[in-house]
Amino acid sequence: MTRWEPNARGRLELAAMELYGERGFERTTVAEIAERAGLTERTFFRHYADKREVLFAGSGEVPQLLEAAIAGAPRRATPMAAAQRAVETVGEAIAEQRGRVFARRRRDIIVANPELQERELIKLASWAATIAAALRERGVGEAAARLSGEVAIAVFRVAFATWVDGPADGELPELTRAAFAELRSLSRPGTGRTGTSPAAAGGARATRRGKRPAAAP
Amino acid sequence: MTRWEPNARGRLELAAMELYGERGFERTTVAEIAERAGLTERTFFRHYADKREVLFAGSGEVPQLLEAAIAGAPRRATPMAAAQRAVETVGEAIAEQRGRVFARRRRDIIVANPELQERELIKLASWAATIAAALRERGVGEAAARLSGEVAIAVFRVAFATWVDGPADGELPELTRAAFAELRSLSRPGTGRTGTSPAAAGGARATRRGKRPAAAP
DNA sequence: CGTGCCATGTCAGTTGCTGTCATCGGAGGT
DNA sequence: ACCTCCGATGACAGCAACTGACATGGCACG
Repeated sequence: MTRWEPNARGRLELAAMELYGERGFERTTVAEIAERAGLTERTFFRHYADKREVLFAGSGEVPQLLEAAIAGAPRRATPMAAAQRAVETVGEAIAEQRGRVFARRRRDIIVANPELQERELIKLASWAATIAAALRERGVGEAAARLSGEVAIAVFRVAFATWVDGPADGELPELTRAAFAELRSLSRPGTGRTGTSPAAAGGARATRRGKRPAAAP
Repeated sequence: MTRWEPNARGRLELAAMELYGERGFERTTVAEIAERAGLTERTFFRHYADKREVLFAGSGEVPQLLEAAIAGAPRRATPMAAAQRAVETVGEAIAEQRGRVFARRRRDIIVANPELQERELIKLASWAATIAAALRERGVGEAAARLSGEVAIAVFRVAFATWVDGPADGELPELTRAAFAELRSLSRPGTGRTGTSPAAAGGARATRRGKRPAAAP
């Protein structure tokens, strides 16, 4: 027989997600998580750098996805188009890997706590930096690369929020495309004046099924 | 005579900024800050909610600035144009209030520490949310408002980074305008293909004086 | 069959942050 | 002149997140 129950990390994740959902993030202590997992506090910190990491350990391979997508974009694509492609790919992976209901549970925990929102933001900022670096690698200028990365992530955030609150799985890439289309319409003079309500251009179905609260992480 | 030296808050800020600069943020304890300021640890936390707040207490009135700028934008302006106006206004205020050298010192402290970067990001995210809310107030649709807010802040970040590393004061609003112009060129088909280096459109001087490191906050 | 590895346990310590109560100069009223 | 309340600070105790150092014992590998 083994000395310890297997899958310590998994038990810690399960216990943490449960407790975060039950009592909220702040009001669960690491000692409680460890106890529910049948481990010690010290062991928790051997698997997760801090209390928040449990919610973010899953997205470790995203940077590689972004890099690969940008490296594989057609040579004639604009920087922004390449960045768009990259975040669409990530969206697809997220939607497949964990699914929308998991994303929603996770989102609910995160929006309830500023510390977690900070962690989420720094993750997204690092994705933006990854995109910018990959674009620079292709010869795109500094400012254009950074802008494309930052803006692509900004658009993705909006699309992701819409998706999480939506009713059906598997449409995150489409929502992302729609959000990019809407962004283009926002910069195009002659559309989307302040004061008119739906700024979504025809063809982009960004406003499908009515607006949702779309809590901003 | 008064019971205590006056301006406790100011002394705390001075002591904290000095120590953060000298030893770095993590390696200065609140006890040290309080001691240098001639106060107790407990008093520090009466003035600043946490150790990081010292670096962020100055930007409290920015949301009002953003709201006012958007409320005062011409009725015919696009949402993105209104958002651009707002962040330009903020840039002007920041440049005037503290100046570029202070901004650089502050930036150096922040880029050296992830906790502080998180705090910076959540501040910027709240600005984006403020812009979005102000636009919604004017009848702009949910998605368009969020997109404009997020993207305007993303562009502002890039412009700010360029400004902080640049050589002269007072040009932040111009750099912001240039960054917006470049963003437009990035979405315009036919320019800024991947593989060509300077994507800045003619007239927008976004690439003035050669690229800088532009460390991302 | 021996030996070293590695995941976990144990324990002690630092630090950020909070609650609570005491203290005392100053402002305002009488 | 005296009283009284207020507000800023001090003093102290405590919690919880994290860290470093060392011990332990199955298990893989030679």
